[in-house]
Amino acid sequence: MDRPEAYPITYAVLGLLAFMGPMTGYDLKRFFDHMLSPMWNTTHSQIYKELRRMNELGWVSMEREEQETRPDRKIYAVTAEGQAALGSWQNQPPTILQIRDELLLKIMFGTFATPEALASHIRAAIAYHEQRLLEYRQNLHYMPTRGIPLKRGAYYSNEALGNEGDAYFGLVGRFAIAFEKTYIEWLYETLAFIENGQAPPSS
Amino acid sequence: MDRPEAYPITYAVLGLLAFMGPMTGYDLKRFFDHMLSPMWNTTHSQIYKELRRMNELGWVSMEREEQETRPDRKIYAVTAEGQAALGSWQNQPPTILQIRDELLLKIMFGTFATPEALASHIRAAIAYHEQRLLEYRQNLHYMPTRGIPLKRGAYYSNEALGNEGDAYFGLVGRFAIAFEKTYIEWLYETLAFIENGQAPPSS
DNA sequence: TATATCATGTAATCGGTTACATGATTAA
DNA sequence: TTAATCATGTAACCGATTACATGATATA
Repeated sequence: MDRPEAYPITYAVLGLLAFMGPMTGYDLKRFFDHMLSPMWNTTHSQIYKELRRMNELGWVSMEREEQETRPDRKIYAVTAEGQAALGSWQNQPPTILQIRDELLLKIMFGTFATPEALASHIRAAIAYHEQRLLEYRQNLHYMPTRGIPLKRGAYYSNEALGNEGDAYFGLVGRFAIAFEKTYIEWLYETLAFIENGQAPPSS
Repeated sequence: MDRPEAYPITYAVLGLLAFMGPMTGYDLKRFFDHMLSPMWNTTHSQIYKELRRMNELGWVSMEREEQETRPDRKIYAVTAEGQAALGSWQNQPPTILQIRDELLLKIMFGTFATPEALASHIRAAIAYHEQRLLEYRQNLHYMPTRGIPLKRGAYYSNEALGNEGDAYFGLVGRFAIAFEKTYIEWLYETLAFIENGQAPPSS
């Protein structure tokens, strides 16, 4: 039993590179922050590691662009082997989702907390997720378009080529919105229960 | 900056031990599988690791129960220090949730997949999550009761002491159900889109 | 003056998973 | 006869996170 040569994060980087076109690790990190961060966040260290790994596997090629005052830009591009690997990954069944939410854990063992502490955590979570929901709703109107290269400072735009974005990104965006709505609704219910002892309605 | 001496998984084990009363690592694993698995799943190796760590920290005590044909049962109990650590953890703000779902990733980069492969993954996910939803709905009627010791073979029951279970477990159970419903609904929508090219209604 | 941007990496650590290891009893 | 249950662990690996490291330019 050999260990797999790549993992979800590998394919996330590969997929983004294939989707948006050649770019540097630094650019990839920006895309992750603005497009994938809620679904599959990562750090620049990991991106550089994955790029090196994929370069060794022959899944991406690298072209060095020399700069004087800054480190050289290393522009990565997906090779034919990389495209094949991406397609092969798409045929494998995904591993199942594991939610690991520390807030849920704290509420589960709420017997060992003060109601004030719990309420405070929940209020912070509401503020955070309301913000997230807002961002996702705005993002729906600015879907990335395939193969449009990055302009400096711009993350993605829908100003080019038919203006339609990508249907799959839209689907995932819809999931993100639906999830945040459900989560927020539950947070409010839970807060009401903790503050007023109000029993939630039976589902 | 010292690293923290414990992590969510540590407190999950500690909380369960405090909630249900003294038991072995083996018992804890059973509880995880039946009560926490969707929220914070783990393996027996990790539970044994956490128990040893907490024992060194003085958060749990251990009593050995000798057996002849099997390894001795090591029964762990939460100490006063452990209770204090649990309370202190409850006062710290939780880290924010990170969803990492490989299926979402595959759909996001669905341009590089065949519709057949995507549809197949989604159908499998629907089957899985429908099953989960069913289990959560059944579990709502069999909430664990604090401090009731385990009978062999039985995971938990609500047959004792007022029959009311624990309100916090009920809240988390409600979240699990709400999440599964939202996820399943989105899966059906996404499947319809992929199979028929049918556009999802705007939210 | 201080922070953010651009642009690359390395080092260290730890949680989480998988595989390895043992061995008797009981139920299908 | 085969699998599940009971009951404990160790070993190895890797993804993910945090911290360390450099250094110029442009903006607030």
